[in-house]
Amino acid sequence: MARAPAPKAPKPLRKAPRQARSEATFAAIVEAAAQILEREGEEEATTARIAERAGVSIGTLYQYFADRDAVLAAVIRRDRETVSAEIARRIAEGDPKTAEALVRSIIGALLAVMRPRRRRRRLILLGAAMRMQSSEDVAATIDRIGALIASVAARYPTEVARPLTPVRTYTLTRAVMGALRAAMMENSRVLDDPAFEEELVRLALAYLRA
Amino acid sequence: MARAPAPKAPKPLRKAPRQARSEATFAAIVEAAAQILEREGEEEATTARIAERAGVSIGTLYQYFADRDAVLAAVIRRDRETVSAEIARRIAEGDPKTAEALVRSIIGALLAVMRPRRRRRRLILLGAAMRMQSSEDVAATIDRIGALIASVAARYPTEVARPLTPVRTYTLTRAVMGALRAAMMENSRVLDDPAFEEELVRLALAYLRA
Amino acid sequence: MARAPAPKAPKPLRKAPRQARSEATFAAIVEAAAQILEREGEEEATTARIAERAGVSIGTLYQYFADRDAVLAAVIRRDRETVSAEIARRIAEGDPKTAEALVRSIIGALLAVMRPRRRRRRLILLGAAMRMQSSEDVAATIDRIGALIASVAARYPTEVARPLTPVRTYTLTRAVMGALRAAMMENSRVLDDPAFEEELVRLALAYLRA
Amino acid sequence: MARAPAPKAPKPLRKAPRQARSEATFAAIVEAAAQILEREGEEEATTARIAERAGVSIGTLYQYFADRDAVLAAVIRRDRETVSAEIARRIAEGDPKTAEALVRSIIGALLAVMRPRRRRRRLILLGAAMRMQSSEDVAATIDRIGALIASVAARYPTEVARPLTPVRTYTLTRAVMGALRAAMMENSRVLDDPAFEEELVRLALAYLRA
DNA sequence: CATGAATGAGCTTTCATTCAT
DNA sequence: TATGAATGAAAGCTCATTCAT
Repeated sequence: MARAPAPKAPKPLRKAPRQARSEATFAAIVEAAAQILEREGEEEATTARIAERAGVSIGTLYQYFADRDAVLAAVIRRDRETVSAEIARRIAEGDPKTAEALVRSIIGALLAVMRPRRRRRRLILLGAAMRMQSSEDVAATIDRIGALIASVAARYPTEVARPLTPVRTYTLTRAVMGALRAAMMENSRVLDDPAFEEELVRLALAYLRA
Repeated sequence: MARAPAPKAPKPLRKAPRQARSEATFAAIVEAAAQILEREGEEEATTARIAERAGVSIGTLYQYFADRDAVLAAVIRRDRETVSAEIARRIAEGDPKTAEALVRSIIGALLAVMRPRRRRRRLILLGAAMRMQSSEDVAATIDRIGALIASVAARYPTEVARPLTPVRTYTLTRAVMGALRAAMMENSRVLDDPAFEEELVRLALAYLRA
Repeated sequence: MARAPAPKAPKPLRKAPRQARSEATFAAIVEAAAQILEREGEEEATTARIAERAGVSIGTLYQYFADRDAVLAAVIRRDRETVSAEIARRIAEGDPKTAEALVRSIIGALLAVMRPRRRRRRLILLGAAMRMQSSEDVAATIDRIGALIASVAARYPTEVARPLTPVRTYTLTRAVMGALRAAMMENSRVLDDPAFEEELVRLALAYLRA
Repeated sequence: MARAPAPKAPKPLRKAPRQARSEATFAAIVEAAAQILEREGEEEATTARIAERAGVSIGTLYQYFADRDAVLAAVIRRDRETVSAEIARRIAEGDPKTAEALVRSIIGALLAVMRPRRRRRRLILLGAAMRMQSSEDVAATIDRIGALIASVAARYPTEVARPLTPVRTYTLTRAVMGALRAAMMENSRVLDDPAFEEELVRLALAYLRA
């Protein structure tokens, strides 16, 4: 396996899927890769296996993706987009009016989207993501949540003790995400324990008010 | 590369290194692997390169380790032991008398041992560790710290608002470790910012007192 | 790449290009192939790249050529025809009246047509030509020049010492062409040196008179 | 086949063959490659076929050669060395005392070593050599012969009409080699015709005396 | 006639592992 | 015990070619 030792600049897709058939093929490949990654691990996600499960030939796979990593990158991207959209949807739906309500919304949303993506998949996707320069992307995603918190918190100054400096926002977002990530990685039972959710909320609020 | 498709049950070492020479060879191999892993990435850590840098033949390597993963596992174990020992040493040295002092000791120790092990290495070791079912070990290590906090906190009940249930300990330890881990992974500048250390302490104390 | 392992009997063209549009398409494909061959080398001359540069689909290419080698063969043929025509034109133009004048005409013409086709292209076309049994064709082309020399030389018997037997004609033509070919292959500076042209003429005349 | 589009800088050998066994393996691979090249053409000379015919595994081949082209380069080098040595041997043996005797020696030697290497092999080796920047090497080899002629001719000034300038030497050597090469490429019967050898000598002498 | 998505045989190369010396 | 030459399964990827639309 001649994979990127140093993080690779992601190659562009071979061809933009234009026609309906193309789009379906593209999606089938991404889905196949996601399934194998999730169920069998990264080592098993060979280009041959992915193509086979997608029901296309290996040549077709390479007509849509420049190389193996491009396929994995597409899976990661799709996953991230799904999660982001879900979080945004839930927050919009809840329309939180206080810092506490916002924190509850976000943490609830995070737990909700992550619960079904237990250990194996996350673990693998994270590992793959790491190899690909993309921890910056991950950070950016988290920072967007941080900005959200900061902006809303600004509207409820009474609930925030000290000003939300960048370092404080960083600490807060990474602490919450880190606890969630650990629970996923360890496939911990706490993921399904309402008390865990409650404690995460308390943690965030206690810190905001400290 | 026929590497662990499904998580492997770790094979036992080929031989327990008894004699002095054996022990030195064993250590040389682990050190060589650690260096390559850290400086050049996992892809470069082939058995041949490891043996070469260790100054032994490939055959000798296989006399000390059952397979390639056994070498990586040894590196991970050595790394973890180093970190644990360092933390214990610092706490004993500081002999903290309050929950706050304890928290400061632990967080200070964690930052101190992690700062020099920036992104590259961590990332790689974590990735390798993941592939090897060993996140249980990681969890165990963190839980030992949790137990430490719980036991010491029990001695200063006035500083802890609500009882330190397992879920609370879990949340606390994973939040702090997660924030640290994220800073490392993102190779964030906050790692060197004293304000970050201060905020981590505040986070822990705020939560304990909440 | 399932290219000619044993020299292939050249497949006939799929269709004789009759109509104007067809002819233009055919020519566009040959021209595209020639350009890629010349500028980027044989490796780059894939059917896909050729079709793309020709502005047709890969399917269309296969409607005009039986296979990839048929395209290359067409390029080689076109190239040879161009060279032959140019030489004939120059000789007719000069209307040489002595053996020396004829030799000068031919050598001047050869140098003139070859100068712009330096190393890269020649090398590639020759390599491709070799693979295709076609050195017979090359020989035939050269022999035509030989016949030309023999016939004209027959008109100036006083300038030729010994009778121009087939072996002598063979030696003469191959020596001159070989020197030219070498200069091209080595991309030698002598190609632009008038002294080289003069020496080739001397070589031919000295041999004819010996 | 991802072969060198632009001429490649030849990679060094993987390991210098030290031990007797190694040397035998190395030689077996080169010999196997030479045979396949000669009998079946370059397309058939895949790494797998070469290793198979050499009676070693594909892995072993790659322990001695950095890549496929390195194997072909070794074949070419071996071939060239064989030819050079043979020519040198024959000249030394004949100990020519006149320019004519020297010319006869050289041309005789060239014909003798080339006769058994007819078309196929030459053709293929030349094609392969071209792809590898090595026409400079070929030129260098020929130039060594040129230098030989020049130096010896300097000793017999009466036999040389005009001074042997670089351009003249170039013209002479390339013309003779070119005629020989053509005969090989075309697999011409003249190769076995003593008259051809005689005419080549005449050509060279006539030119030297012109 | 033109298109281009799909095909898949087959290539080069890597590297963990074995075992005769 | 140490060595390192040899192994070979298996991976990523290319590209000539076909054929349904």
